Amino acid sequence: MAEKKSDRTRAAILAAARERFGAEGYERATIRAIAADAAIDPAMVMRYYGSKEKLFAAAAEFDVRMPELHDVPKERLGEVLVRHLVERWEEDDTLRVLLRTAVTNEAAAERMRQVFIGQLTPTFQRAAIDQPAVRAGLIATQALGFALCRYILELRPVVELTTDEAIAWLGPTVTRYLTEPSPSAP
Amino acid sequence: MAEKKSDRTRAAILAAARERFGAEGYERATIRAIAADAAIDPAMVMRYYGSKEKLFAAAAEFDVRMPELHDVPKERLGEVLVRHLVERWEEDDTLRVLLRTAVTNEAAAERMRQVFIGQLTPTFQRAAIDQPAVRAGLIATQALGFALCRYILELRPVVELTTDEAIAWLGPTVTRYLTEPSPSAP
DNA sequence: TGAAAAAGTCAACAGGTGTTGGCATATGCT
DNA sequence: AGCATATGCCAACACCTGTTGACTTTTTCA
Repeated sequence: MAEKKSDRTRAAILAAARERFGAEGYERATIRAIAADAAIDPAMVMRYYGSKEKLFAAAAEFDVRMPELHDVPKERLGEVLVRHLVERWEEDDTLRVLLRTAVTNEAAAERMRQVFIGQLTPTFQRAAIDQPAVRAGLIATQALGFALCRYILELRPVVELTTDEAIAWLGPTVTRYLTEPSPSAP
Repeated sequence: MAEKKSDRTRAAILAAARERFGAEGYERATIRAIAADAAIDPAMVMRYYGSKEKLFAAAAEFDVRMPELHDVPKERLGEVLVRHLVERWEEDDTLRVLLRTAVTNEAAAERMRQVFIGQLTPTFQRAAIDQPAVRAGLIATQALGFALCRYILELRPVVELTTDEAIAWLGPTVTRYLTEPSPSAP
């Protein structure tokens, strides 16, 4: 345990940063507020992370941890995917951080693209799904839209859906986006 | 023409405000920048609109102008609705303003709720569609998610869809959200 | 134990923000 | 033309932001 104390405050800063970025977005989340939450001096944030941008980069690291889809029967693809995404969304607030910041912050938007195009596309490709990029994009529209309405805008009817209801509604949509022949293809 | 000059600068301010709010979000869009775009003094913005908040309220006024759906055959509901929404989205940048700001600004979020729940629900009710609020919420997830990915995050595959392709993909989804019996109902 | 290094505190900076009041100019009416 | 009024500009305010450097305290380890 070479430098235990420092590790603990590093983690405290990161946790506070995620909380604030996720609740208020990039610009309204101030270093001073984050430092106050972590019960330390604002200068420490700079010492440990260099700048607000770098702190954000550290707080917004995310892996969607896509499951492999080879063995999933076609008609259950959507259900499996939606369940995975919703669970991922609820267990890791980093996605909420990204969603709240990506709208006004270019670095966050770029990371969002990495996750939803860069991580979904190869998984679909490996599952022998044609036009994987288009399908990743379509699924992103439904998945991000659901998260936006449920966690950020808090539209009443969307908030009140149970997880199972949400899966029952969105699953077939995602299945169709994965399996239906592209309308632009011959 | 009682006060023509003032009306023109009022309009110039509002146009510049919409531009900036839509491009940068609420906090990054500064009164100084808006004033510069409108080629006037920042103080004029205050004189005409009182405060940044009130200027925003004026710039974010929006009516989705829902068409009546009585006479639309069930299986074409989605196509009609998606086409209307996409067109509305492209002709009036106010929606982009709302989307960019609603994520960090409570007033904008409230207006978004008004539009997507408050304006869609009664239309569905008048068209004798059951559970109109839930269906409005579901359609909001798909519509807002599409706009988010296409206009804000600019996910490559989503940006590259033509309008017709987008309608072909999203139409059936929306139709299903409008016509399928609710999975929670008995 | 004692010195070197790490961890933390404090005050200040330079720049940007919304907002205000005083002053100049142009406009419109009689 | 002459004046009241609407319109516009300027400078300043109080505040908040990210960031920095000098300083003190604590920890580490030879």
